[in-house]
Amino acid sequence: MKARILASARRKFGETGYGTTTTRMIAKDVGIDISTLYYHWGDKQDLYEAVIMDITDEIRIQFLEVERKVKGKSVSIRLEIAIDVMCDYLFAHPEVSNLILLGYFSKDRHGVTLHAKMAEYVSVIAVAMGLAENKQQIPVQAKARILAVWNSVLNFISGENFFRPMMEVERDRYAAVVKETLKFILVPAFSK
Amino acid sequence: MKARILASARRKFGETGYGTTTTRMIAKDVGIDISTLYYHWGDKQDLYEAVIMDITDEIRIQFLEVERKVKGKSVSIRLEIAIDVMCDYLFAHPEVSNLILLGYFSKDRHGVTLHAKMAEYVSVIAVAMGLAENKQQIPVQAKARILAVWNSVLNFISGENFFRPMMEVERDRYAAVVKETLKFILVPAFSK
DNA sequence: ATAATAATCCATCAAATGATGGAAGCGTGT
DNA sequence: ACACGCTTCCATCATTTGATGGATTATTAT
Repeated sequence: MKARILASARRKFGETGYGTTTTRMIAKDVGIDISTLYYHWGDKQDLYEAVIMDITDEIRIQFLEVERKVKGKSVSIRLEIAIDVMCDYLFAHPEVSNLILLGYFSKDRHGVTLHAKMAEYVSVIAVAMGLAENKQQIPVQAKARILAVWNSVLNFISGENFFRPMMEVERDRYAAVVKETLKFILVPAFSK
Repeated sequence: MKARILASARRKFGETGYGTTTTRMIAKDVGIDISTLYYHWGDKQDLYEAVIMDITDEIRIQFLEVERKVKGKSVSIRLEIAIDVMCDYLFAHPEVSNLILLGYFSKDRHGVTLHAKMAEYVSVIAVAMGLAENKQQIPVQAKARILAVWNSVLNFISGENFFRPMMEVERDRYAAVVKETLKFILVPAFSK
């Protein structure tokens, strides 16, 4: 039950963000009383942080997957693999993308876990992509470039309801165009 | 007074989004009673839509500015100009970037105005950037590429509180690095 | 100066929300 | 059968929120 609540919370927080999502929405989604939710997870903030930890760990696993797959490949191939893996993952879990983007706005401590971990991930990727030698000493430019890549993926996922009608395509086609576009934009920059 | 309320609403909605921002916050920010706010602007939804129309029009003006400046220039120069103008504008008005990104999530009719106008702008830009001949018939790839450019700018603005500590730089330096990074990523793709 | 109009504030309402206490149900070991 | 702990639900509370009616003040026109 605790896991079922977490899964629903993840979806709901991803749809409407922390402030707008109510504990009643989540409980209703699971099909239980709100007291049961509070019994398992303490207050709303605790539940939210559990959600953030959940997706943070998933993202870490995806990054490890990418790292494993790109070993020994050229930079352009590395990028293409990274784009494919991350797009597949995020299209299958759009709430992850939403939660990350929503985290950009929060000035309070919502999702502070994610912020800390992301900084670590960015450094690891910078080294894996050959933008820096030492994980302890990453140039700002390298960090900015990694973030630019990461960001450009996120918006296409979170903005699907916005962009897809604009492009007048079905979901599968949309996913394909997104991958193609990201490769078109990102590969030339890093493989000159 | 009506204008002062709109200005505060714009800032507050940009900080915390539609659902989390209360009419009391906005009224307090202006220094008036909430009844005065309701007297001038009707309900919360009306005020929000006025804010969206306000920024939508500002964005249109910025795009026109870009279009005017890029006339006759090469594609790489066009892109650099577009990046500079849009970054300067958005860094000066970060709430605009926030409101656009927040609009990506809303499944209800919040900011429907913006969605409609953005589709129009994207087509105009696609033609101005030489990605399409006819404004009525834009290939999906062209639309996707314009959106990718646009998106990559937005996140750096909205995510400043998140990214800047990660890069350990001051505000001016951050803005410079963002411009530099965007040019590094975007220019090669479009000027092959 | 006075009447009419516009603008502002105070008090208040109904609904929604985060949260809790206590009763009732359920399973397990003895 | 019974006691004990774990889980779930019902009822309820204080606070917040969007919104409004009515009194009060400021402004404008005649």
